[in-house]
Amino acid sequence: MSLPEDPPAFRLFNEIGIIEQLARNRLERVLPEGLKSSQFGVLNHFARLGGASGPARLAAAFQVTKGAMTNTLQRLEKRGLVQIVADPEDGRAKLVSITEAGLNMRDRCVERVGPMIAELSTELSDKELGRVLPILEKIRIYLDTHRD
Amino acid sequence: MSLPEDPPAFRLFNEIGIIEQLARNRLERVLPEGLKSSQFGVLNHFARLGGASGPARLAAAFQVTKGAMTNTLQRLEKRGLVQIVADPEDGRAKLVSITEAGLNMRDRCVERVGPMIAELSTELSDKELGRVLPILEKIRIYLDTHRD
DNA sequence: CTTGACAAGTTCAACGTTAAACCATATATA
DNA sequence: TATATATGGTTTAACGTTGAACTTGTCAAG
Repeated sequence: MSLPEDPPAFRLFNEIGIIEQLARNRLERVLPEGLKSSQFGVLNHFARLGGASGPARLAAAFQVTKGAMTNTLQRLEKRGLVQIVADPEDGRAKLVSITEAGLNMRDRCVERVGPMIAELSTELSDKELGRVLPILEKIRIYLDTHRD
Repeated sequence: MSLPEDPPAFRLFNEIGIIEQLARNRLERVLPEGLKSSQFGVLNHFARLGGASGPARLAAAFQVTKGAMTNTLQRLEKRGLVQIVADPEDGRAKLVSITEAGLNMRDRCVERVGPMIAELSTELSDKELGRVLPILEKIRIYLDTHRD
């Protein structure tokens, strides 16, 4: 005799919710100087892609409200990890870019996160990861484009 | 020439983070009377499993701090959706159970969430779901048991 | 031009969560 | 029995996010 189970899609979101909480928690415990996962996300974005971008585009990229991104960027700027200047071509816009200190900080973060990732990789094969990632991307894109 | 990509495990948590945000957002937009996903989770738990349970066990089940669960339960109790009584066998403990009103509310929630799930199921086959779920469970269990 | 709609960004209150301190009760150990 | 340790639960401050209101600047249509 088995327990009544939630439908698979339900369980999917349940798992995702719990994993997100646990993962963010672990991440923020190893990040230096109380850096938050949202702030690390922005640093990482610029470290990988370079260039400059406005708060609005960043907010869209991270699926977060403009208000949240304003908060994140202000904290990063106070620490000198990003630079924010007015966009010369658009009076409304601003241009955010990463600083040297930001790049250094990002490297320090990656150093600390690396072992965590490696540790998990012993449990999770690349094959399994390869199976999961495309499906999650599909779900994310679906949710993103069908948002009303 | 390709862009520098994050390692797969990184991308995994990125996707999970974004999906969690989008999914919770959608869920809470269809839930009646401003019910939150955490509150719905508790109602759903009791509707499926029945019985009674204490705040500490619930907090562990949902991977949330005791304080957060206290908050959730207090709000549910104020609405008459759960009942909270002292545990006769343990002077510290309380016993939480769902009420008739809580069951009705839960049914109303499921009614509204159903179409959302169905909609997504057209994009996502059960086969794909079946592939993802066990792996996510593995990740969740790993994170949960290696929490230090 | 001028007007109306839209986009970029900020601010503010409300809310849920965490972490830590705290009280009360159980339970194990000496 | 007495003491120490662990567990159940609540409270508080701090924090990040949302949603909505608001300001400022852009751009196209009249």
